[in-house]
Amino acid sequence: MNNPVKINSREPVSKARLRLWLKLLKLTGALETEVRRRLREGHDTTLPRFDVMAALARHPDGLKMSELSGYLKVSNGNVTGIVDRLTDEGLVLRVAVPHDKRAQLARLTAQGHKVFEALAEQHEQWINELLGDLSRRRTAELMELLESLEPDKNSDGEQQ
Amino acid sequence: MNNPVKINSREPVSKARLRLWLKLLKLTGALETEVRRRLREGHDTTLPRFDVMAALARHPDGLKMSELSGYLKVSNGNVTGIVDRLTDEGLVLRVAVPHDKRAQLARLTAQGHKVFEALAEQHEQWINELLGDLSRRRTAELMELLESLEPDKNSDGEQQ
DNA sequence: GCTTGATGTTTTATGCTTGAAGTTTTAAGC
DNA sequence: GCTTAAAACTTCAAGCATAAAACATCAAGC
Repeated sequence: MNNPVKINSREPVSKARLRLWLKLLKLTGALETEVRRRLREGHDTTLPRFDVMAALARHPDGLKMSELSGYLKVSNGNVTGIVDRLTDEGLVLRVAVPHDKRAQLARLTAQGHKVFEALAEQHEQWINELLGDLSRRRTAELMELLESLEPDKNSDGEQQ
Repeated sequence: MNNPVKINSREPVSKARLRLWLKLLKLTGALETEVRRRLREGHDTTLPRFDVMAALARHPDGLKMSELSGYLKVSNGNVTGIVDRLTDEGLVLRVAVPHDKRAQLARLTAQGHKVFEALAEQHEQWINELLGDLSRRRTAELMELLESLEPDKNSDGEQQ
């Protein structure tokens, strides 16, 4: 089966790339909005909270606030606020670091772990449902195309 | 040239889709962050402002606030705030609608048009640069894959 | 003319996000 | 020991985003 992809050579490639970018934004935005809606309506939480919990779940001994903001690629002050709210809800705990009074570890509580496990399970199901039209082959093809234009290949960003 | 895409059949397809989703989020987010940075540092503006101006540029006679929020798929109250700020900057104007005292049209001012034209030109160049690794063929392939999983094909959302 | 429901917009409360400014603590150089 | 710079974190101001409530206007039906 060879590639029946339509190519309009009259159009400048820059226009094609722009259209692709807008499509990418639109699609990703729509899916993200739907995930946010389900988190809010079904679990009374948000995507940023989920992202923080996911990072902490991967590091049972806890993460320094700065490590957390590094992994999630958001500002320090941002993490402060989200961890504040998760702490109020009893899902996260701040722990002192032995020989450095400046730093603190954020760690999931037992309840936090339990809540996150359920959330992560749901999340995977949602994505599987929302991307359900993609066959295994097309998933792999898309993955390969996306990898080919990753800007910083050597970043050690962690997610979920 | 047939497809040398690696497929791991041992892995459940739901996991592959989840990895794809995370990759998609990461890539789109990184590009978007870069565009926001350039808008801020180079032109002292933001992506939401740009989006509103782009919609208005396509409709020289103006758009009702509710039409604007419909096109951009953001809430009504959100548009109110962004148009407020654009109005303060002299880029947008609110105009009364003849036979409906409830509604208002948002319209670009002459300066708004001028500013947007320059911005749009820059924007296309940025995208062309950031997606520069994609050949015409791969751009078309990616476009086709993304189109195949669009959730709502019959939406009349307009962009840029 | 009045009511009633729909429509168009703004306001409000809350949360996420950033960059910049501020505080405390640590570590290095002297 | 002191100074100074860096590091870790929080606070702040501003903007963006939502949902929900409030307000004004319109259009139909009576």
